[in-house]
Amino acid sequence: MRELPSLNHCSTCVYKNLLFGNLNTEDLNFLNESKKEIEFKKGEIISEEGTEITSFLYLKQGLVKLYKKNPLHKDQIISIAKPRDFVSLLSIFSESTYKYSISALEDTIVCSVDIKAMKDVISRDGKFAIEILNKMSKMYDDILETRFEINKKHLRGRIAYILLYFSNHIYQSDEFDIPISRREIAELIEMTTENVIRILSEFRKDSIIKIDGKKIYLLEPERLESICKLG
Amino acid sequence: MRELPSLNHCSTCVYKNLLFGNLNTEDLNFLNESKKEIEFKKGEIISEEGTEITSFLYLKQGLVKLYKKNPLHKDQIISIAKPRDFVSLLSIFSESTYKYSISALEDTIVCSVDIKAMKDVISRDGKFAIEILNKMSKMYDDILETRFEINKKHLRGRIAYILLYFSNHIYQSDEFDIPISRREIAELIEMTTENVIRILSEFRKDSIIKIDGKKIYLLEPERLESICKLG
DNA sequence: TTTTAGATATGATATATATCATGACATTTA
DNA sequence: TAAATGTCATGATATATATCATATCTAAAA
Repeated sequence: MRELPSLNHCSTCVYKNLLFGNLNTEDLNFLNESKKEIEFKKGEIISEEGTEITSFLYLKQGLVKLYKKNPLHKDQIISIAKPRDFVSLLSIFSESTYKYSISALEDTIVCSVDIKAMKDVISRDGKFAIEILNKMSKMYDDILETRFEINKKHLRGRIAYILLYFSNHIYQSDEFDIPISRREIAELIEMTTENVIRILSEFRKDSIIKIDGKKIYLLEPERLESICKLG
Repeated sequence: MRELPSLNHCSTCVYKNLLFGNLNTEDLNFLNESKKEIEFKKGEIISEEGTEITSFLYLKQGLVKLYKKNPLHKDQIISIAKPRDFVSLLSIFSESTYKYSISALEDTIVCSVDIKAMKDVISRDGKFAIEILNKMSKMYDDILETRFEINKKHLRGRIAYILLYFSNHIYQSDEFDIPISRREIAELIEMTTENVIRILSEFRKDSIIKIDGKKIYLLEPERLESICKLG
């Protein structure tokens, strides 16, 4: 974890319009004052459940996982967040401590704004509040829908789903380095690690995919689509 | 469905402080103008996914289910809402049409405020916006947590969970008329109807519960607790 | 370097759950 | 009223999944 020198002002940020597009200059300056850009190395924890919420986080670069720790040594991964996602949006407005942990799956740059400053701006700019409501609602809906979708599928369908997820939503490519371990896949789609490995091997033997360590090639994405759809 | 004559003003409503406690008189009058109280009979649909969102709903009396319709004739029940719950909070700020359906499990009275009026007030009162954010976030977190909790349990644990849920959270009693069918229990805790019935019978044979049609008596709630906890 | 721990891999087996079949009973519909 | 439909109930069976055991390979630690 390393704080980066603050080079650009929020007002000139390429991502400004994602959320701050309609803020007035005064509020934008106000938020910019507490703004920090922080770099996290792969594996580092960005925020930990139970600790105090001090900032509103925005993912600028990299990839992170949101998860809930489990005493029995197997976590529950809730979702994967990618650049442009407001990773801290879950529960920061209802709790004073994080309900979920966030850690970096790749080297990641996070933009951080003081949570109090953020709430101040929301309090005086209702239009901004509506936008936050909108973003938050979308994020939760998306997670919920994904959860239901995964749970109603059989294991093969889940593996197909997650492979297509990385291919279509994260990397926009039929080949990619999968950023999480087999065990983390298991934690994300609720099955055992052994079965993740087994079914990946199965897909490999059926020539649906090619595996080379972390590198995965989707040889027949259409077949994955149909396995995913049929559950 | 029947609109009730409007007797009391929002300012004198016993539930005012749940959300409207800090609104100024002007805004409260404004919301009150579009306010309607509507009665739904058991089984009636309160709002249907895909239809346009026109109002912000608040459950005053009764019990409802939030669910997602499934083409394959088995719905997914997302949660049960009880008096004091803001049942329409899911997705009304991110979508123009409902993502979920809501229907009455018992005779229910719903308080309805025009969604546009609601957004107007949020836009001009940021403190109110923060409260909405808070309520919404809590509701989603709760649903998500429940989902994870249910899914990691075995079927017996799920049945124990849902019995305790009705006992502790809805009826505050060890005996109650269960307001949903076996099939709906299945839709809520993601298992087959046959297994719901089977396991309820099992609990009955083990004298953990007594069943008389819809009437359920928790004879040994402590044993249910432990079955629930152990999964 | 050696040792240790973790990740990947696979097989055998146990177990949990779904599916299919059938019947009784209750409730709605014709 | 009878017929039809849905709910509750239970058993037999098939299937999906977890668990346990073991091996190899890799990466981290001593």
